[in-house]
Amino acid sequence: MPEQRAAMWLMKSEPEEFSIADLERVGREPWTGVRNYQARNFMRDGMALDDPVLFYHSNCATPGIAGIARVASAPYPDPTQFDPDSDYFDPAARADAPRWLLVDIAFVRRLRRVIALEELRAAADRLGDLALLRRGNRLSVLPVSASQFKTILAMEKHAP
DNA sequence: GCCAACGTTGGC
DNA sequence: GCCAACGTTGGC
Repeated sequence: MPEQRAAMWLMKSEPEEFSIADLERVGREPWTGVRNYQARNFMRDGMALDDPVLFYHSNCATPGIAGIARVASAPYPDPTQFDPDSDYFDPAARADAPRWLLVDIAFVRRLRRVIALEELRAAADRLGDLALLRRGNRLSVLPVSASQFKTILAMEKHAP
């Protein structure tokens, strides 16, 4: 039996660093700077071209889902790990054995309104075990099931 | 391999 | 700015 692939994702970004508006402006962005192995593994092993992504704004006044993106490349080495001038430089990374892989993310659309974390918590019974809502979770790349994705997008149409 | 110390994330 | 939660580091 083939292994089940998550197929849909949530990716966090601090809007002061890179917001959904920034993604809309550039159209496509290499998702540099992920330095957590579990998050890397999701990008390296789990993602496929065109997988849908919920674009989440973190560490801001109203944390929540702000837009939709999609996976726009196969995984490849994060170039910032080799750049001594980058905040994400990793002296242990070797060109012939890159430690950090990333994918490109492409803009799809903004949501009509931000679906706040608070609202997602309130809908926890309908969402089931959403990785984002697990206690103490800090992962910046998370799997989302198809039914969770659908439930979240349906929330967009209603007032919070 | 254990685990204390430390650094980071991210909501509040 | 606070601090809980968690991942990583490094001495032993």
